Amino acid sequence: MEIDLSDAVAAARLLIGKKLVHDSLEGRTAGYIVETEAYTMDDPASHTFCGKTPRNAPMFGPAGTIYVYFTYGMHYCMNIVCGPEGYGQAVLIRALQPVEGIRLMQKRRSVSDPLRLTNGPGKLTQAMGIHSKHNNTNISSGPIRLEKGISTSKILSSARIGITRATELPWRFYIKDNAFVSKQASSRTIIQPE
DNA sequence: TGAGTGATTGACT
DNA sequence: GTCAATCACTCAT
Repeated sequence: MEIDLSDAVAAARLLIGKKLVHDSLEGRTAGYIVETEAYTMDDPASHTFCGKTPRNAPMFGPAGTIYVYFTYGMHYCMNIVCGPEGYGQAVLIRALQPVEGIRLMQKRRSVSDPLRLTNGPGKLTQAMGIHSKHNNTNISSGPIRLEKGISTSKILSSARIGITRATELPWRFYIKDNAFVSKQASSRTIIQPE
């Protein structure tokens, strides 16, 4: 799966519709990416804004590195690192549309409603079985990969969610009207020209 | 060494 | 609508 990860904001848009696959010992789970957010080093909301630390070091790795971090004491979030090595930008995967291994996702999440399996950054990592041991692995060599997905023209952007800094940047991308997006369109939504 | 914070979620009012 | 859960990290003693 070739994808241009040289720029996080552009990559966040390119990743919409791609298929995220995880082959684990329990089985395979996969889903289409329906919502992403971009974070760069110039971005006050990014973990890398204040420089490199042991926690965010994977974000300074080569493009395609997977950065999994633990937050709020109980949730993992998954990012795909972008840009040149040493720069520190990434795309947060916020929501998926389940495609394969839905029964395994339901078991991992203890939830049966497919709409609620992967419609949030903490939910999708749980459903896909992604946690800290996958931190600093790479999408081209590890058990987590990207595959060709669906093409969609209905991509919107909006302000990002759940952050307190740089909330004005429209660096959240999602598929219009998709039922698996974590939060539906707000009044700040902007339509992206093709 | 300890307080404050957070790219969240789910339970409860 | 509010709020607790709970931990890695940062920053200030």
